[in-house]
Amino acid sequence: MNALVAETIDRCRSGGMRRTKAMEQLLATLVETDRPMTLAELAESPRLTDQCDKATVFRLLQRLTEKGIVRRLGLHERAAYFALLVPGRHRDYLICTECGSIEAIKAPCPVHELENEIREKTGFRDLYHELEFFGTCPRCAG
Amino acid sequence: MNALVAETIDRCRSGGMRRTKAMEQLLATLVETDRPMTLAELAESPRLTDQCDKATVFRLLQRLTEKGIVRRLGLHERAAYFALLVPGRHRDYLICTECGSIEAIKAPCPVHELENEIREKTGFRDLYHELEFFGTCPRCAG
DNA sequence: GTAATTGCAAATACTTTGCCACGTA
DNA sequence: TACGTGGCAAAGTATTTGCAATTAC
Repeated sequence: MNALVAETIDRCRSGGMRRTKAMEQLLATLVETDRPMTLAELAESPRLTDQCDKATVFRLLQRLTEKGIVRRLGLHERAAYFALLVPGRHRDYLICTECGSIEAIKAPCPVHELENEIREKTGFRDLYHELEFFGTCPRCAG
Repeated sequence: MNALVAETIDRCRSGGMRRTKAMEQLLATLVETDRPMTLAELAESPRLTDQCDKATVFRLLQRLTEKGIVRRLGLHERAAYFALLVPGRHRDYLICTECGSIEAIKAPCPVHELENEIREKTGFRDLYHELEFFGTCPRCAG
């Protein structure tokens, strides 16, 4: 099994969650796909379809979100997106407003300083940020 | 009438939209409130409730979004948020994950350089970004 | 007068919950 | 065994559309 999947399962177990087939398949899917996915996408993905109900995937994502294993993102679509959180890794995204494609941005995130500044000035706790770039990808621009 | 509201109405007119009571009240509400609002919030706000149907507000927001007068934001809540776009002005937001409060951040946005870099490297067109900070506000942290 | 806009009601889409059966620890 | 998890079905919330009536220009 993929090392990241195994590590993530460990984090879940440490959080008091039981190791289930649905959990394994869902995390494996998120790791393999390597981009935020919707509940519907996950529930219909090869590893999960026929494997468990959409409600199960929903509640699993809910628990994973509570434990800080995944994060729920609002990316303009009507459906919510869920992304795996990997300790020490931060990701920003580039999204095509035409075809909806989503890719992670390689460049280092330029927001950490401002984030620290905000934390100090406002007294907010557990601060994190979400940064997305939207536009029309070359393919859709034609 | 507020100058920004008047200017914005002009922009709408230039875009081919008709000047209606609903438009005036909606824009005035967005300007006064000065933060992103949901469809439900807008439809139930003092200036719009009893003034027009929620479907009307929905379609109005839809047209304003097409014309680039407002922008639809995905901010984690189930409902979409709509923010007035003012030419030459850019806003990032600070959001409390407990109480849902939303405020604009004063500090200059540190993302423009990266945005230019992405535009050049990826060939994306009409690029813009959305940056939000999430955390627990001092009041909710107790 | 003509085309954009609106209201109302109905249809969608996505999310969330209840309840009991099941599987993991 | 005990409690977290799962399946199925139903309910809830937000969004979107059809169509006839109205209004801005």
